[in-house]
Amino acid sequence: MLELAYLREHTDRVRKALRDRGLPDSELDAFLRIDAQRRQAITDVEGLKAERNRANAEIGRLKKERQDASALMLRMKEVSAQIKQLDQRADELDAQVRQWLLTLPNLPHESVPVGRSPAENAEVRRWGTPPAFDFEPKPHWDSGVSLGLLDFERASKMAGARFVVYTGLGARLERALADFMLDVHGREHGYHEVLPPFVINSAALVGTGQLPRFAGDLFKLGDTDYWLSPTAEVQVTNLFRDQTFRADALPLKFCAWTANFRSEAGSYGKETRGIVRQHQFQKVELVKFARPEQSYDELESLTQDAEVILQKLGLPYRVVALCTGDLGFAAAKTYDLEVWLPGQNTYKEISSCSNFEAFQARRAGIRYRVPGKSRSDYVHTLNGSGLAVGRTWMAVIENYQQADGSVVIPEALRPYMGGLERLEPSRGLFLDTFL
RNA sequence: GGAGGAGUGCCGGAGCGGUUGAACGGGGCCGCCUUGAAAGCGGCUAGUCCGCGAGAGCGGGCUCGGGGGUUCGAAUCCCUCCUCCUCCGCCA
Repeated sequence: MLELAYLREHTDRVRKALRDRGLPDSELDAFLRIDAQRRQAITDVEGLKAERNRANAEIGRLKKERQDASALMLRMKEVSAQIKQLDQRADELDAQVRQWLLTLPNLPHESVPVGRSPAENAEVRRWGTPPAFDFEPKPHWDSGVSLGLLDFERASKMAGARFVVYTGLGARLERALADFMLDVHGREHGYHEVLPPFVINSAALVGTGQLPRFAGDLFKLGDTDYWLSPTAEVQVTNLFRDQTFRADALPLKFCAWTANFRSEAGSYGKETRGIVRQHQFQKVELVKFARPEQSYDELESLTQDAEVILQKLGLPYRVVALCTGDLGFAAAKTYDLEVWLPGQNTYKEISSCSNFEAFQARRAGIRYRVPGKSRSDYVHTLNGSGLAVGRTWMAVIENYQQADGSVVIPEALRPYMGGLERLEPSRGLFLDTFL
């Protein structure tokens, strides 16, 4: 959410930001008119309320002195009726303004490249060398099944398309990756670990920006106010909704392992193979709360913290700065980490690290205060995947595949796999061996 | 799911419907005292919104879990929702 005063005073900058994002700016003027009406209504009703307060004090005084106050009371009855009416009008306008404001995206940071599509994203750096194979590397949806690690058929039996059952060592590898990531971020990078609910309410989703605009991307639980969380960004950021940090406590860093749920509406026929795009996936999320002057440094270090996981696992990747047209709704700036997938001959997003500046903090009411200063200010929030566990899983399977069909387990991961060094090929689905 | 109880400021804890934004205590901060500290004494100690102002600031509105109602006037009365606690049931 943008600041109203900023919107009024820098309408042109907001207009440009919308255009850079490839969005229409036609509603802006109408919005500003409604806002002007709203402020007029507030001024009017507050004048009447001030009058009422003065009269009430007078009535109290008269009663105490046993004098007649009935004339004044009668007049105030009328004033109160007026207040009620005007209040309603002000509330309506305020709701309109707020509703509209909630659908307005963040302003891109000045360092964000202007562009229309992902093609205009800017590659920032590359790490690692894609492994050379003297055979045709397989995509994980082949090897994952032939190694007896994934079972798509059984997942669709109990749930449907875009779900998977990890079986045997496949399940263990998923768990090992998550455990490894949490250990690195917790012990080496200083993040506080939390394990939040996976089911959340709409207020939390409004706070981080998924609602009201993107309800269609989410799973909602029947006729309740419960939703399945699409990312731990929601839970962890909302840990401090409507609260104020001590300035000296910032920057603060949290990490969380969660399951994430996305409806993937509108992605029919896209990336239907393998575990690239699932309705449920596990992710280790990094979230930071920072003071405004720190936040861009913190974005760099957050991105590096995520990169360390890929480096320790020996997975080649590149870092991409998203252009204005590809930038998420709430983000001011985003770096995507894209891991190399030899089986699919492409780089694929495995982490998205963003600075939201005060956009989420204003929605969620997250502030900080400098001791001695009376006025609080909004924090900057940041988050990034550190990393998407399922996508890391497939990157390991594809990058470490051998000619004989086996997969070497990266050394950093072996302590988490009971010392196992290699996943050996089996004959098809693990669970079919019991039939 | 059934039956009770409770939600007030940083914390504890008062509060006959009318100078109560809120007594009192604790904590914190500042000052006095002291070689230093403690004790003692004095003072200060919410946020947010609207308007005016270059700014320091000034004026006003709102806020006693959330929302609604009664009333000239609500922390105080009524309704409703939420959260927490106790007992029963059920469960991991």
